[in-house]
Amino acid sequence: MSYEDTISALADPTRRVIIDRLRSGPLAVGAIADGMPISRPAVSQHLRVLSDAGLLTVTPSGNRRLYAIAPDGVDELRRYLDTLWDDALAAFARAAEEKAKGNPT
Amino acid sequence: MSYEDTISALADPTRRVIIDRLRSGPLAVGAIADGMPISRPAVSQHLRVLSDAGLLTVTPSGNRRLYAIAPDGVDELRRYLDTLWDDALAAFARAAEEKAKGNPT
DNA sequence: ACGAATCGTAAGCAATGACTTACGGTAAGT
DNA sequence: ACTTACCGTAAGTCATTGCTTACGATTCGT
Repeated sequence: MSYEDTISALADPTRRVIIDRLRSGPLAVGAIADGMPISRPAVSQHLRVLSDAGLLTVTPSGNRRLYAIAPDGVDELRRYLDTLWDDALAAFARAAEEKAKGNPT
Repeated sequence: MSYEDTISALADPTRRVIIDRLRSGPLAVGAIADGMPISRPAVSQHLRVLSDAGLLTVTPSGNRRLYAIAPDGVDELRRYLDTLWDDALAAFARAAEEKAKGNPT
């Protein structure tokens, strides 16, 4: 639910592939696992991690379960990176100023 | 150098603490490790990972080495999340439309 | 009602990674 | 010159985690 879980969930390459497959829309587990070099249960475990991190939503549809990307989960990590970005730029500008003051050509 | 390295570098909690300590400006290794529950060599190893991922820059200053956040590295991951965010929103809207069409109250 | 399909979970195993201690190398202080 | 301070690297250990196989539960088709 927090951005920490989100980023650690996205750290795994296989899970990023899963996310990529869901970019165009919701898919069932079988469709996600199809063509992947790992077993279907392994995909299920990854889907579990992604869901727990708030990156995916599940909607049971009869026999199958459709997974879809949850925009809210992505946004949480996005906001963290924005604050990091702002601080990094400010620190960078400050350091450049310090250097210009201490070493005026 | 790619966003994959960036995200896997940020996945570790200790490395995020290091990043947080550098938000206000560059620091030497000793200053970063000070007060941390792990040894200084462990911090050095984390700094190495963060540098390789393009998240930190190093500037040797006499006896010490100053580490600072590299805005470019943060931006790379930010852009990835932006595209993911866009696709997620589009897929979400499309799914909502499908549902409205298939199930008109 | 019965068999097939879809999916989650449990247990066990191998690989990755984070930490410690020990060491070497360079710069600063006296 | 010699000692001290600062830092990176190497080797080894232990926990984490991603994978497979096996199994059980629910739903669809006939």
